[in-house]
Amino acid sequence: MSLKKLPRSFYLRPTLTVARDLLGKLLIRRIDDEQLMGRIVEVEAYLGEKDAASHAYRGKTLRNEVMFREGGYLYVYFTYGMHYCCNVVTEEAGKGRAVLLRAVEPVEGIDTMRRFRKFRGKKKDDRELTNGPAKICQAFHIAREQNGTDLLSDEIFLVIDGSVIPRSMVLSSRRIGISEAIEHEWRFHVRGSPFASR
DNA sequence: TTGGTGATGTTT
DNA sequence: AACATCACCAAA
Repeated sequence: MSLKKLPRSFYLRPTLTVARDLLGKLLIRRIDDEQLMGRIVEVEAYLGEKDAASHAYRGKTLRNEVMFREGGYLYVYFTYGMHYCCNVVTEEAGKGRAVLLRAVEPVEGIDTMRRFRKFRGKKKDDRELTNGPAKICQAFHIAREQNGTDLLSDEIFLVIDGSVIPRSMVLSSRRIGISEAIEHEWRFHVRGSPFASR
């Protein structure tokens, strides 16, 4: 099956649409001569100034600057003193909207992912490799230096491989770790995927 | 399998 | 003081 890099126009669409369409796409990370690949199974949309749970809610800052670029850039942030999470920026510049990658199914480079995740010698299932936003970043070696990476580059990018997730397989639910008062059903995941978080 | 807690540092 | 989290352990 041929792999086609997602074009800029994919990202320049309404954020909730992009979020749903990201399910089933492949995340590819190239480091030196190695390629890591995972299929996206869970995401969350963050709608900028309309969304009290979004980093962009109070406008542009040093931290969230990348969110205000045009779609197709990677926004990486540091949280809880030790973790990184990564987002795909959406829509046109100035909107501050993005989609958080929450879980992928490991496809290629699994040995390397286990090494990055420090699974060496531990009897852990591959499902625990990338079933959380900070786990993805650890497994794919995504950190501060990758903040602002253009997803049309060859370092980190997304591809479609022909397999499409039917609408009936996409479930929506409340986002994780967001207080009830400001929450919407903007988490999307592939029904029944054993690689989603819980 | 579930729930509680400590780790750890940036942002507001 | 809160935080878009994770790993570990104890309890059931």
